[in-house]
Amino acid sequence: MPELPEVETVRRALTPVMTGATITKADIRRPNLRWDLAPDLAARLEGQNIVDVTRRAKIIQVWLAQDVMLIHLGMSGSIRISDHAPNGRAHDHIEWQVSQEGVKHWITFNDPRRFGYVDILRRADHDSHPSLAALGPEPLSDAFSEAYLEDKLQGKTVPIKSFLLDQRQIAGLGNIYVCEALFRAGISPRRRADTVIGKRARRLLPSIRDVLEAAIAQGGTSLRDHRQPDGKLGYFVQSLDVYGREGAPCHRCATPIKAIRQSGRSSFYCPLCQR
DNA sequence: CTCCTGACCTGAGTGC
DNA sequence: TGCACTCAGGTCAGGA
Repeated sequence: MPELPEVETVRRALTPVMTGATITKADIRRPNLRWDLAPDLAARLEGQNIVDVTRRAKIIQVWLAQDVMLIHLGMSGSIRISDHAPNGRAHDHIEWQVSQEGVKHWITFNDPRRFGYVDILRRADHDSHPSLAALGPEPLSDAFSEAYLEDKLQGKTVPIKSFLLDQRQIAGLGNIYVCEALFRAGISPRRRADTVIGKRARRLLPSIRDVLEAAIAQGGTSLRDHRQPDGKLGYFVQSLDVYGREGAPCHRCATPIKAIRQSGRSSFYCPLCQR
């Protein structure tokens, strides 16, 4: 579910509530999500002060004095912030209680499909964590440059769609925003990555940045599960050009949007605008 | 190495 | 209503 813009939306909502607060309680309601949870997760969290809340790719990082907690929302994960003890809903797997200057908040991790995970590790081990070590650059950072992209595209025979989904190349894109970025860049998802050169390559990078920034500004895209932590929808769904629009007219040329399957995932594109 | 498929899970939607 | 089937914002192990 949540790609970079949705996760960033969650991070921005968590920051004022968590940063500087103390975790007064961590209620772990099942032993595993995607993987087994650390058996000492609650013990390592309770009583700790939260120093910072950051994001890397689709992962939220909650920094404590000695440890860092990683939260990945998988396909169907979401986080709610409440100013009173919430009524438990189905699939509320973890609930944190935080307190700051006497003000309490309850933060709930809900994930029906349990493809998400929560992990805790020593800060010193952060960079070598399996889900972080191999990640490519953040698309909104300077590390993601034309030179970088050109270099990585070289020799890649996979479709550009698969290349952009590969978190080792660029971190944080998922199915929606890859489709949308390729539409904005006028590149067919079927095109071999190593043939994205020249004009196409130069359009790709700003297309990725623009679509991510626009989506963050709208609170992400709510299709099924995604909600902002205050329960509001993400409104970027109204700005989608191709994702989920099979048969509907292209916003640029009115040709019906086409849907195909590539390595098990749906791709949506305009067969006329995207070559 | 690179690339592709299937598996992990639940719930919503569709068609009979 | 019920049932069978398909599909879904992600990733990872295993095999070609």
